[in-house]
Amino acid sequence: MAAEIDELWGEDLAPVARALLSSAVRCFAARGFTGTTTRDISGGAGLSPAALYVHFPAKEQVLFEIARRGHRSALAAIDLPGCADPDDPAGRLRELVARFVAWHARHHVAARVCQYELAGLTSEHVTEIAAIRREFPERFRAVIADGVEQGVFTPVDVGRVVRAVLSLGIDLVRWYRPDGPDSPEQLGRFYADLAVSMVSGVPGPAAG
Amino acid sequence: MAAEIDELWGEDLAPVARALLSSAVRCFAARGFTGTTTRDISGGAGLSPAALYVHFPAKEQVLFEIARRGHRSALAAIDLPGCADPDDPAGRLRELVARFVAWHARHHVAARVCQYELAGLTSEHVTEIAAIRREFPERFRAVIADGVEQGVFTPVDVGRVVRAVLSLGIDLVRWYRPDGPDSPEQLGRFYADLAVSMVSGVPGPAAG
Amino acid sequence: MAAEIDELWGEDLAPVARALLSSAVRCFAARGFTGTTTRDISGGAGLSPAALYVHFPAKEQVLFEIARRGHRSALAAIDLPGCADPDDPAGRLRELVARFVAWHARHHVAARVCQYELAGLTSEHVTEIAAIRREFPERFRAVIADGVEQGVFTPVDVGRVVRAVLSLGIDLVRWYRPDGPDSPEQLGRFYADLAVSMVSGVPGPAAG
Amino acid sequence: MAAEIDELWGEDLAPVARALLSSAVRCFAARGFTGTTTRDISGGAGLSPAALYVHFPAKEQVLFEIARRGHRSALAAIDLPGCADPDDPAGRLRELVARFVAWHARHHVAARVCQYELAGLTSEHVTEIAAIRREFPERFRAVIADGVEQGVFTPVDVGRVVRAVLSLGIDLVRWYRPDGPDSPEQLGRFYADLAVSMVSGVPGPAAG
DNA sequence: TATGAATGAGCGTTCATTCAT
DNA sequence: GATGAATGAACGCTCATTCAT
Repeated sequence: MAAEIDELWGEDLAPVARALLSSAVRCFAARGFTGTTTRDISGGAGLSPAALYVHFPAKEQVLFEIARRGHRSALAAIDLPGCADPDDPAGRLRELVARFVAWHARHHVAARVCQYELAGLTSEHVTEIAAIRREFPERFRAVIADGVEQGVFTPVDVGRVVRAVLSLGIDLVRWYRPDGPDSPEQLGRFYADLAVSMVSGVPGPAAG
Repeated sequence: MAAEIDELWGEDLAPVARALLSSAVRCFAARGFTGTTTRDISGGAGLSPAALYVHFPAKEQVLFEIARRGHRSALAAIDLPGCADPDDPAGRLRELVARFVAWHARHHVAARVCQYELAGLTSEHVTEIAAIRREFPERFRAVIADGVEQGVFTPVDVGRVVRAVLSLGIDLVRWYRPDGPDSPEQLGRFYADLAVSMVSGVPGPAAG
Repeated sequence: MAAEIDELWGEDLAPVARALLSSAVRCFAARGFTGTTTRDISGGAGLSPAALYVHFPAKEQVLFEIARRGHRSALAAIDLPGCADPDDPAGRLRELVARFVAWHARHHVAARVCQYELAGLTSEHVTEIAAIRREFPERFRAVIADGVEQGVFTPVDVGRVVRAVLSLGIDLVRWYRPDGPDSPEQLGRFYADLAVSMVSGVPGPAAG
Repeated sequence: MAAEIDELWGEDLAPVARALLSSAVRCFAARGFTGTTTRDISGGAGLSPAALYVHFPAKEQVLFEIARRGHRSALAAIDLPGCADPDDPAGRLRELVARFVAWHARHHVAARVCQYELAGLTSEHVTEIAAIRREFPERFRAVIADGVEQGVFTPVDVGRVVRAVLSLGIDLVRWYRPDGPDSPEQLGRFYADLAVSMVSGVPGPAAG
């Protein structure tokens, strides 16, 4: 069950450390970072309270590892070599949104931690995660700006549309359930269509 | 500063109780429910730690009051008598989205608590708040289903579109800043256009 | 109900002060001095928390008033002009024990406070109450020593017998219930007989 | 000092847990259950406030352990194989009273907690302790009823006499001091004689 | 006289973390 | 590597008491 969580940790970590991270993800997602005790985490991995400190120097470091590896995994997912024609902005946007959304749906538990629990990080670690996070709007901006430039997309406010598309992908971690009607890929395709519609319609009547 | 928060509390509460709720909103939004101490709340209102308990029986009740009054305020905001022509689904959808988004932007601090901190409630209170929350998708569903039925909107998957529109309005509490480029109303109009475009475009190629 | 408690307070106290003392007696007896809050006391008299301080300067003073008036009442009860023949030590002992026991049974709620809650007093007040308490063994000692001297009683160890008789009268506050089989007077007569038997039998085989 | 307290805890408890129980006994006896703080208990054992919770889940459980082990110890003390001739009710009563009294005198500090602080227990624990407590009057009733039946004792009201004998043994925890004139065994022998005299004298004149 | 609001001190308990084993 | 015991620093909450009204 919930094998998706374990996929996020690399082979560089000891199995026990990976089990602790997986337990922590489940705890943080369910009760939040401050609402989770170190006993919850180690207990969820079948270990004693002190065991956590054999593998991580502090609770905050556990969150940081989750955030770092989670964000890298998401970035890698959207940066996979694409199948779309580079000269087809709509196809590229569709692929990008589908991947972004599918990753968040598949990893909705870990993603909830990555999106909502960063306040538990030290400011140094926030900075480090923020550097990765900046890449996501960048990817969307590139594709959309391309399409607008080529005249394929409506001349939208790129920043606003990027925010909207990101919101669709992120907010689903709040409500997505794997036993619901949509698989991660189905939801990805649906949101991909919505994204394209956002840059295809006639511009709205003087928004702003 | 942050006078929007105080707007949420009715005249039935003593001024000190309102000040405590406002302080609690700021604390919960910044550090989460479990990350906030009762001393934070009372201190934020310029009171001693024990003062909180003169006005509220427990920290959880403070959260509940915020959630209850916050949700009611949001519902009242979208249920205001409309200016849109009842026979114009697009106009009605635009108005509904604009109001929903503008409320969340204007009250982004309190809204963050209403959207992300409900895990701190007792299960009884969760049930009570959930009853109010169910009204929001209902409002969107009614308008969109109407438009689809009348043939004005594309025959979209209503449930999915409702989720997407709600996500746009909700996720903005994560990133909206009042000193950013958009006023609550501007953002509302922009998202209203996006919502209309979601139900107006040609249906995507076999999504799902 | 429990009108016996009200009998203990003199006319010198305002009715509200008497009601507070009665409430305090019930609370202290049920939950102990430290286990009782000032809110319990004032609430039990139908008053607000602050009302207690209109009539008493502190919670400890309430206990002190109870202890002082309670002990004086008990002493007055055994010091009532006697009906027994002064030359009949057995009759005098019987009367003394009967009165002591009956008072403790009738006032078992207040007596529980007087016997078990004195640790809540300041040391000054302990001294003051101890002065009254010394009178009780004194009364018993006088009668028993008299009987022994006159050769009417067995030559018992007076101090030990006094302790035993006091114990009988005091310990009943732990278990006496007014709806039990014995009225205060019946119990008094029974214990009076026991006391007489203690000083009448053949001395035990080398006790001590 | 006060090595008698430590005798009450079995070998099944860790030494630190036993030290905490001993400290708690001293605190509860001196200041009552509600008057004792958990810091008093752990501090009395030379430990930090949090240490108590390594060994006991709550302050109430500490009281319960004391009450359970104390009552069992007292019951075991009177249930020791007897030296008295089974056909000699007076001898058996003497032995029973002597043991009951000596236990309470020797363990007067713990006994004070067992006799006066049970109000601090949860109702479940009260029930559990009450089941043990019922055995004590049962033991006395058996012997006295036996003597009355055999015609060796005066035909007394057995229930009343049992109450009186128990009161002698219990009330001494209120006043007994080990540096007083009587050793626990001396006091036991004296009270044994008193008990026998209670069932040996001529019945009092119409008590009740 | 009576009270609602307020508070400093403290209570039972929890928690992240340490350390000897 | 793993743990049971221990702890300093809180935390949510309560309490005796005060005071303006």
